[in-house]
Amino acid sequence: MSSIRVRFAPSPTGYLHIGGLRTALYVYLFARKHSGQLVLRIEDTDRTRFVPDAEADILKGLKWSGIDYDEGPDVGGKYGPYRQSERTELYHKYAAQLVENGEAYYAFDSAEDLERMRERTGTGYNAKTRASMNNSLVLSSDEVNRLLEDPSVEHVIRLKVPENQKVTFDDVCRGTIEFATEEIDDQVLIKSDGLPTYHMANVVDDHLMEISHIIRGEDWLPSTPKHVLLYRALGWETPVLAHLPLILSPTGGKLSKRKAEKSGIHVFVSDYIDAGYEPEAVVNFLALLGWNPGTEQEIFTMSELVEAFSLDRVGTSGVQFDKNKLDWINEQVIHGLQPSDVLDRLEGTFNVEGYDRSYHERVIEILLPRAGKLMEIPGQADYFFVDPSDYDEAVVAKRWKADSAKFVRAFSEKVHAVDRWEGERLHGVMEGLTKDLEVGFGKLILPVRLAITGLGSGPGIFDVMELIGKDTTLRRLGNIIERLG
RNA sequence: GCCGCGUUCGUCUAGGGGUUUAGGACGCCGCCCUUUCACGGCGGUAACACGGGUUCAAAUCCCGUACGCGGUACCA
Repeated sequence: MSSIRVRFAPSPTGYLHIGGLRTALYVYLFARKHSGQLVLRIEDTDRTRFVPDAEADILKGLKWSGIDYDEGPDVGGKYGPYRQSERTELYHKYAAQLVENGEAYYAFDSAEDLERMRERTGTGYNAKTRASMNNSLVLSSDEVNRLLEDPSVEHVIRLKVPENQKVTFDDVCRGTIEFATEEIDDQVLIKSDGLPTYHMANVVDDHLMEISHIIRGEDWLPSTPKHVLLYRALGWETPVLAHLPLILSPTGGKLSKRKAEKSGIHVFVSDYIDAGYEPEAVVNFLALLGWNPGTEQEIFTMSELVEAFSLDRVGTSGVQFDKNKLDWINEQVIHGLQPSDVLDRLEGTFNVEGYDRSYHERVIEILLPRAGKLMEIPGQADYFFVDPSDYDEAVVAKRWKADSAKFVRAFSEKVHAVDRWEGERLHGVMEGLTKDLEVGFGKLILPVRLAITGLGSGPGIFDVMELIGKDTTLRRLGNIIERLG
């Protein structure tokens, strides 16, 4: 295999699923690791389940995640078009070739015919049953031609699956897998609406697009023998196969929308965007969900992932989605960010008039270590910009004692005399005061925190006072004495 | 039902015949730090599904059972 070409081939029957993104990521990592090409192919052959804005959502999700591709519907490429709905002639050409060679045949059975046959035989459309059906294997060629030309009669093209054979293939993640052809039905290749099924389209496109490795979810494993048979019938080489373990819901089973939501998990990538996760965190989490580097590293940049990735360290068993771990990774990621970067990521959501960029960055620096998601920061930053309009009642009840006003006043007086306005010095001032007054630190710091922020907990209060400045600090200390006495 | 795939702490996993009193991470619990809440640091809890083989030796190899997951469409 000289050049590596892989594809991510989502179907626009729904928005980009978190499991789909994981597949895309692994495909991407594999491509970049081996300096290969990544193709995005839209598999829109199901008209009935088509969702109009799904493709845009898929593109958006990939872009957000930092997964870029070399060829695709929006970037072009010499193997296009990259939407299967635009490639219909191709599938017809090869389907006709298969019919010509006796590897496939026309079938005219109605949905009711099929249902009756299944009830009667308890089996599918296969070597045992095809002789009893309406198809070009049993009908005369005159009759077949007549039916094909009759616009009131619908037809499909089916693969003629050989009898009593073993289909064997190697999977990079699982080794050799064998199926008996008796287990495989005569798969429809071209549907009565003229569009190909997944099986046909995927084989034709992977071959024409010179895909070297098929990396996809384990749910495709059972239909892989059909594809192998198709490659064989068309005289083409089968790409290398790798089936990824499925992502399971914490309650078991495929991570469906229903189950996921019950467990407080999002299924769509757009939900993760909306929930305020950083793309690096989602990517990092997904990378570790079914793959491991073989080292103890947990936090990776995308390029570190590319460097470390290999298909043979991908697991084989289904993996449960663990929201705790995602949250932890998101925390690790954001705690490593520079304040100016954070401000950029917060875009327009954190921009208080009258305060410059560096002031905002200082606020972020103070708040960031205690944030789980960046979007929490603006909502926690009020007291950096305006005096508290009221004081947390529970904290007042618990912490504001009869002597609190006295201590705040004492602190206020000492602070008044400070000219080099630094958090360290303010801390020193308070320490000195606790000694003079012979009281515990808590007697002073809690009421002061309440005065400055209106809250009972938060970041280091001396850092806050340093940033908001002397005037504001003194004003707030005065305010609380006035209001709570 | 049938076919396929899988099975190490609650979860993600390391390990692939002797290096293992089975290692790491998340979570949980405790301690320290901070006289706040977090962050951080330290420590603890907790697993080889079961039964047979093979072997001097099995979490590791083989078979069976159980359980889980997937597939069984003119859906992908």
